[in-house]
Amino acid sequence: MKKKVFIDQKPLQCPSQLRAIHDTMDILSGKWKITIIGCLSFGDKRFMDLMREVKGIGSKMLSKELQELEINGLISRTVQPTKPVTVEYALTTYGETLRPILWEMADWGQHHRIKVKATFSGEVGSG
Amino acid sequence: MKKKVFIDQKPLQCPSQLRAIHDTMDILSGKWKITIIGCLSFGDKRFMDLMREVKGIGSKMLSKELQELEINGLISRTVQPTKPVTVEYALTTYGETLRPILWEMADWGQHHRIKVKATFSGEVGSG
DNA sequence: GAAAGTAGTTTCCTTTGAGAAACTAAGTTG
DNA sequence: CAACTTAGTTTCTCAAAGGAAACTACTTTC
Repeated sequence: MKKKVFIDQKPLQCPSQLRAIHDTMDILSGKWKITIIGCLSFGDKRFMDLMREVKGIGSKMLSKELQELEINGLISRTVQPTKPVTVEYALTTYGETLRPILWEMADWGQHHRIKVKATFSGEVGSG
Repeated sequence: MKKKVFIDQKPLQCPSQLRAIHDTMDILSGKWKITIIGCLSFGDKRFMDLMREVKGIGSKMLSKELQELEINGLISRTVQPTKPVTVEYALTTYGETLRPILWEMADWGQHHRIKVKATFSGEVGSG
């Protein structure tokens, strides 16, 4: 019986690798995290800026997602001594280390969308 | 005001890129999908093999996760004409295209774990 | 002192995800 | 025909995720 080894690399499932993938997934999971990171990759933003730019989010979820991103060191939260106080959120250098993952996912997702479209238009009542 | 541009690359948030990332996340989300993919990257498996190897999963979730992976073309399901019938699940060539993403995530997650450990042991009661 | 803007928090509610256990269905062995 | 195996499905239940709206707290403007 042949062994599938993910092309020419070692398979996953060494438990530490799977655990690491799950850690990463947990950090990026949540309905708005990716969008917020994308939004902050454009430039620093205040709470109300994010409320306006992240379409559909409510203040509770924005607050919660920002807290989780900050806890994981992906974004920074800086209270500005303006009047009234404003809070500036920014992607940290550490947050930027997610870039390779995000680009791989964007790439795969784009190909997948094309593939799904092709699959559905290619099926001519065969199933 | 300086613009954060994710090091030297264009920022994300072109809506199509964010959508693509979310598509990918959706496909990989679910408590057991990563583990199942990892398990199948070792070699083809039958339903009961997966039940035994994926510690803690129940038949309902295994069945559901396998269906979703199959719908997205990541795994194949083959009924073998044995007696009693057995069903063999295998990672498809398309499923293997996830490899770059999974390795990036494993890599990042491993570094993150190290970083978190360093952060906690390095904080000497500084608040 | 009422209205408006900043940055959230709290409460209440609905939806979704997940698990345990029982059950279906088909074939095999004794 | 009872017990066992494979491959699931169904039901019931609980926990977590998420959303709408109201509310807090502080400050400025009118």
